Amino acid sequence: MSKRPGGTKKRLKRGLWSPEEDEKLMNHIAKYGNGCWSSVPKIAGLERCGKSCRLRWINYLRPDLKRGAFSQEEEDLIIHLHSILGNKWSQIAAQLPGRTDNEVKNFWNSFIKKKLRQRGIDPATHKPLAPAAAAAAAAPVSRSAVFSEAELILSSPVGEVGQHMPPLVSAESYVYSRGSMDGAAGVHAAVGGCSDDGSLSSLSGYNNNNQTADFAGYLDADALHGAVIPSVSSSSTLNSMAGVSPGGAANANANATDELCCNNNSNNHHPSNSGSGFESSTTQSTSNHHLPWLELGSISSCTEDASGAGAGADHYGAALDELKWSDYVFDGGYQQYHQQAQCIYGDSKAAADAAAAAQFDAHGLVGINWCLN
DNA sequence: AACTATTCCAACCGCAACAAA
DNA sequence: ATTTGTTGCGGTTGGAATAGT
Repeated sequence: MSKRPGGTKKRLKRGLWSPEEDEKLMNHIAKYGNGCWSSVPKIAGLERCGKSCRLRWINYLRPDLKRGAFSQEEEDLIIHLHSILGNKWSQIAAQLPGRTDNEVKNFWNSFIKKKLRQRGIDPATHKPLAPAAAAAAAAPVSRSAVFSEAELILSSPVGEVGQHMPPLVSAESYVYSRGSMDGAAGVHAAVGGCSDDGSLSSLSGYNNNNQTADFAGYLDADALHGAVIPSVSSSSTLNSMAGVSPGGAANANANATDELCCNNNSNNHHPSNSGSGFESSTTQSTSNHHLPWLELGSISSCTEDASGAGAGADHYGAALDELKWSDYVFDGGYQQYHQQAQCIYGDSKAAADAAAAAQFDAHGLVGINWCLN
């Protein structure tokens, strides 16, 4: 699959990765950790550019990737987040454990977009299409999960919304309502920092990486205390996985990751099983709530306690426990690398890399950290 | 069975941001 | 202050898989 002729001096391979190349890359990362991508091809003996290696790792090889179909909850969340964030795929993916920005983007472009149009909703604006266009686009849909805008706004459970969880807002309604909100409004106030480009810019700030902390704040900045559900789309994700957030967030993440480290009883690694991982786990937790992270917000916000950080963190950890991260491991030879889950490190990138290295170390592989340049 | 059209998704590209030299 | 290298992000592309004829 040669997309474009390469003009580099040494012809680099392009297109799909072979199993052999995957193995080389995996072996390299097992040995040195991930990072310093420019040197990876040389050391690993790959005829690829570092960028390609990085992408392959992030989007496909990483052991904590969740594979298989998107669950209804994920779909709902993507739609909602897109209504607020727009095409900020990395930020959206940051709220979807085990999903990459590329995966979310593809899912959006290939599935959700179409579905929204069928429901007469403009995927770009999340507003109803013009009547004629809507009628033309109207078609029976298989399930009720494609929302009208109002449904989008109120995708959290009845009761919880009214009591503890302010209704989620569409980008549009948020923009126009933000001025009237104050701190008491919780989520609304938190969301009030939307930047001009549609991203959320001044939310909790608990995490040293805004793009992941932002929406945690949106969900309920006070309640979540910066606890961010990690994605796999970037190293910043690992930051949050590693518990780099100051204050209460550290505890939250510590609890969460602690749980993760102990959760090794995955019983479903098959990527074709759409019910694995996230979906099945949320099923477990949906006796009370719709979306686990919304649940977190609502639960901890119930405490209304200045020391709620701990409570929120506990809930967060417990909920993450239910997420069964070990389910994200996909089958095949790489599973061996990840039956130990994430561990906790205290510092952003180094932590992320150390975490990655530690995974391999746990299996008797050399856990040397990388990038000594 | 053969061909064509469509869909899905892995991978690539260009750009921006950031850090180090 | 400037240059260089690295990383991350979003948009786009093209091939494989699938559906339709």
